[in-house]
Amino acid sequence: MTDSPRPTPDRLRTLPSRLLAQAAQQGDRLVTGGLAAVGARRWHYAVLAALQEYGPASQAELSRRAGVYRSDMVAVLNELADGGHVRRTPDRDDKRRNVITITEQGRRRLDQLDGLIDGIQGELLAPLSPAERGELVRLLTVLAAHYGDAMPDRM
Amino acid sequence: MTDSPRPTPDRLRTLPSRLLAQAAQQGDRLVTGGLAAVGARRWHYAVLAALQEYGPASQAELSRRAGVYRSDMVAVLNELADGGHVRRTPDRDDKRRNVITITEQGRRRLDQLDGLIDGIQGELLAPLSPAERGELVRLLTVLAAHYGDAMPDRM
DNA sequence: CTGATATCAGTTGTACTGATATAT
DNA sequence: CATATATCAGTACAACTGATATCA
Repeated sequence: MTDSPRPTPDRLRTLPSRLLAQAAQQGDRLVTGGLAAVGARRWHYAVLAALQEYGPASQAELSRRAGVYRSDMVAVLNELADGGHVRRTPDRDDKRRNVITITEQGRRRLDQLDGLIDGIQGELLAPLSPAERGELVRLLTVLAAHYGDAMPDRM
Repeated sequence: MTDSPRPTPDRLRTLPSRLLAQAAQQGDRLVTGGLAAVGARRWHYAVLAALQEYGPASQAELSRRAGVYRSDMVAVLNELADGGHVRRTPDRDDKRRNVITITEQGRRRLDQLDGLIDGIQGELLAPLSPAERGELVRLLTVLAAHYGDAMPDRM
């Protein structure tokens, strides 16, 4: 009686955490590759999009919006500033802060990246019908909302 | 007319590749943490499961089954062999190969990890109904099958 | 010869930690 | 004092590359 019924023979191929990892990895490959082709990286897009959608912000605030660590944000903003996509100006009201603003050039860059990223999502989800894509996004959104509480602080 | 209609305001929060990355990361966290608590790592589980499901194999064959690089497989098997979960024996018919066999102790280990991993999947998918979990797995499986062709060689 | 195998050494990228100076 | 900010230095780990010796 020490034998319990054998688990599904196909553990590995049906394991949700593994399937998620596989799909996410493929997404990363496509996105990273596509962005690299135009000299951008993932966080560049995330930061530009966060800036455009919610307006100027301090670096710490941006970290929270985009999900980047404060420590890593520095390098990302250096690169974006070097490219002229973003401006760093000291905050007069709180002298600890820099206020990050997207530039006109940054907006054009974001438009370019938007198109690129959108095409890549289509490639990533190619075998799914529009309804299935919607359902997948819905399910993943439910999960994301649930993790929200348990996620790290991006300290 | 250079202005195209602004894309969804909520790009970042609805971007499939990002949602996948988030969910996969949470899965990794849970799985890695759970396995670490009993002194195991992700590849240990994958390799033991692959061995039990498809029988003994060479290291290269195992790499393909489990999705580990040949170069990284060496260390994984060293650890599994040190723990007595796996046996490495030279193949008489093809002297390049080692034949990897799961031991009785390895089977017990796999049983333990199976229970652990199963519990973690439940935690990972907690907010989804059984039907939704099934649908998510189905969609991800379609994606995985589609990537199959384009995936790296695990050289 | 080509090709596969096991192994080792090493790079890259990203998540993540820790500390510091400065300001609130 | 405790807390938040920007910055820098550095760790841990996984994915990935390249080379080598051995053998089919």
